[in-house]
Amino acid sequence: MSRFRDKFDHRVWNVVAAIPSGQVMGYGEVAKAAGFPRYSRMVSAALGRSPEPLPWFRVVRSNRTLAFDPGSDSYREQAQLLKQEGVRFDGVKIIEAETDNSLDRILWGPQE
DNA sequence: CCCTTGACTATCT
DNA sequence: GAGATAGCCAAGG
Repeated sequence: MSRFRDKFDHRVWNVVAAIPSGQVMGYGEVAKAAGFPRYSRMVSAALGRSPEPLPWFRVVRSNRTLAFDPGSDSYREQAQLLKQEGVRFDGVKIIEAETDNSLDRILWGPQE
């Protein structure tokens, strides 16, 4: 058995389970919070191994886009679940805090 | 042991 | 801003 994977998995699950609704975390952020900096690529594997349902959809890329191929079922599922929690999108980009003060885009939608 | 594979990232062009 | 490139690192063949 893999001690490493067991510990890693559990820590990742704890972190992800603690992400508040309506918020998101990057793979790298989760890894770091779990105590494993540089293990961003392992996070996705850990999510897939979770025996319990996790808010996996709250984990996104560092650039705040979804990790799945746009157009895939998984992508649509994740986007839908997030929107359901009030997360807003600027195209494929997640708007979390109105970091970009483009109120225009929020009112008028993407690009126009 | 070598090679490939990722729900990844940071850094160039 | 889109690509390419190079790190990253456990797992599985």
